[in-house]
Amino acid sequence: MIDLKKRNVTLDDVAEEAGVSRATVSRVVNNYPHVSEKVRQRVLTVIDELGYNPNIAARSLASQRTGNIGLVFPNSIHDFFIDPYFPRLTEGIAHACNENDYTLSLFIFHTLELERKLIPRLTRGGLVDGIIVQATGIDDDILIKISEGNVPFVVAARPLNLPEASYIDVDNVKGSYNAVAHLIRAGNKHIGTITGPLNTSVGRDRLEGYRLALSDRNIPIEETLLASGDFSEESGYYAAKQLLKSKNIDAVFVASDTMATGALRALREAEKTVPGDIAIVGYDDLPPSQLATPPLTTVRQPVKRFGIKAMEILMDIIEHGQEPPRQVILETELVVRQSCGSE
Amino acid sequence: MIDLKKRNVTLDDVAEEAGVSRATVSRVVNNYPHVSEKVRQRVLTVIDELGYNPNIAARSLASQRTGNIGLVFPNSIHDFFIDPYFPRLTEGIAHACNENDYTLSLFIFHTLELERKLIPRLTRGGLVDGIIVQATGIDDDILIKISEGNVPFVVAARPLNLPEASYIDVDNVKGSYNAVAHLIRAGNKHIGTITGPLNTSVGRDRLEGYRLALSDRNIPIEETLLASGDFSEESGYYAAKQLLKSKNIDAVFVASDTMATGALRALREAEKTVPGDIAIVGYDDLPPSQLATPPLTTVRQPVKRFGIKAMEILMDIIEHGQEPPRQVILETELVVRQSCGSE
DNA sequence: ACTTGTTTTGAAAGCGCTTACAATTTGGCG
DNA sequence: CGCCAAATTGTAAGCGCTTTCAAAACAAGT
Repeated sequence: MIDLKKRNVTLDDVAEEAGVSRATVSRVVNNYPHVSEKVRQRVLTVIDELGYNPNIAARSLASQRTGNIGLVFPNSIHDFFIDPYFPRLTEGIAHACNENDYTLSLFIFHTLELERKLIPRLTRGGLVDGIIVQATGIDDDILIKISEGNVPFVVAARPLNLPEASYIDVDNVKGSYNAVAHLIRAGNKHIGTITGPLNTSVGRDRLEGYRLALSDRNIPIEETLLASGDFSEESGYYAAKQLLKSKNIDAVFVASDTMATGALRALREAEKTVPGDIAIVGYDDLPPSQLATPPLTTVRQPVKRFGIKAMEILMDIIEHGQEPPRQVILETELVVRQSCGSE
Repeated sequence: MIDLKKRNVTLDDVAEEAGVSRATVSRVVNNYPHVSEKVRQRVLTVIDELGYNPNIAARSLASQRTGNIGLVFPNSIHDFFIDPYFPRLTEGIAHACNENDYTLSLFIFHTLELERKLIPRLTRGGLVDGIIVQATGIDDDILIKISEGNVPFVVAARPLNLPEASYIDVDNVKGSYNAVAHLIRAGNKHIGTITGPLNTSVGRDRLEGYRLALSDRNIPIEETLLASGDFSEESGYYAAKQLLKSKNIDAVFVASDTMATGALRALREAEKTVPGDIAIVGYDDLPPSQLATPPLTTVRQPVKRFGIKAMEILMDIIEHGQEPPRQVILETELVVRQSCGSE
């Protein structure tokens, strides 16, 4: 019997104890074929008895796979854990990793310096088998850097500056189109919008949906009804204040729930009722939204499926190579609650 | 010159190119002494030219260190990314990891089955050098399991069922004591509380602080002014509804901001003004709290320092061994805003 | 120049696993 | 019973790095 105290149990220990070769034990551990049932059982028993756990480093080194996925939040995503969207996304991906026997490493780049330092390691050193990157603005070159490495990656949200990359996204145009269409059907005449940052595809697409919904119905787009934010609560607050200068505004499509929360705060301060004076529709359907006052009508993103799909794509790329790019668009769903006045 | 295209650059490539041995390059890479300045510079130049990055798996295997920290959220923490506290904690720890050249792996155990499967790997397989575990209720045995392995670990929040473990926590008793004392000084006579789950140290200690603050001033504790929650928004909502049955209640100390948000919602529905009819104090000082209506008076936890300190302890244990247990308590700070009526 | 002590460098043995390939066993069938 | 193909098992060569120990280079003191 091998002494468990001094060092961890290795493959060789198991092999010796079971009276087979290392190779056989390895095959059993990795569920490979070509092992007789009798031997497999014996080995499994010994593994259990000895409490064997494969050494990850050794496995990685020998197999050139790490079993590890990196989730990257670029430096330019600064309000990282303020906006509940990112934690939700993280959780979805963590879930998908677990399902597929990958571990998840988190790379939150608080500074540009850190980003510069770690990206090369990520894209080379055999740290991870694949990367999921949160998309950034068109002027951020982190994606370019990552794409120059040879580690498979998939982008969360369509990247404006790397159109040939694999990505996963929701149909932002259609989502906001539907939201605005709903506001129109409810009889609103002067619908404003608070956009996300326009250097991102998410910001642009949601604005595009808004424009399309209006122009499809021959409603002119009034520039004074457009205000832009950066997805933060505060930016929603200030944008709403600005929109309130337009006296005839009766509805606002806000490009994220977090900004919508800020907008609600501004309206409350201005003593406007929602949806009485002004109807509001948000985007994301984050957990706090249904608890807002009033509960927020919003465009639901399938965050969990988003994470699962991201992993599917990534694993596909890991197995079959980067080409051709995988680009997947998920559908959204309008969740109607009180804030738009037509529940 | 070595061909960069086919495979990654290795230590040997650098050694050959620089005309030194592998050992020397290794020493340079790891900043070890006993390398002449001349050689060091030459090697560094070659590293740069070739774009060398050490292979993590090989390094781990040889050095028996992984450079990786595991952050574990047990299965029993089910509202993981709903309560903004956890993301904040995660971010703090991620930050501290970056500072210390560790990578961070996230283990969110969505199911008990997953927990059972991964804990052995975590505590043996050389996956991580150390573990930070979120504390759970007294009836959860995950900490016991982890403590039986031989991987250094530190608990985030004092673990009730493993008193000899190393942990980091805030002074919950004092924090809530101060909060309640503040409410008393402001002239409130019938102060209720919404507690956290009482199978956790956090829940118990915050209740204890409440009790102490009252009894120190000879104020009797009325059982009808105690309601318990589970840190979720909804539980705060229902607990507040229950407390409202006591007609003379004029203030509530809520053991978390998230529950306080729920309580505010209940009060709004009951058309009670805050702080006019009822003063509220929360705990955590999460970002949304200052944007609540009214802005929430709350006990601020130094989340960032919490993460940094957790890493400090863990690194200390990694270097100097598990004994003796390190137990660190951080101070909190009462942040007075409008919700308690004494700004 | 010659020892002696000190600092720098190199040789080589692993770390624990995977995986081609070779060797062996098994089983089917004439 | 013998032969051949197929299935199973073993052998051994790495994967890329760290680290011990020995060798070499250097410096300084006589």
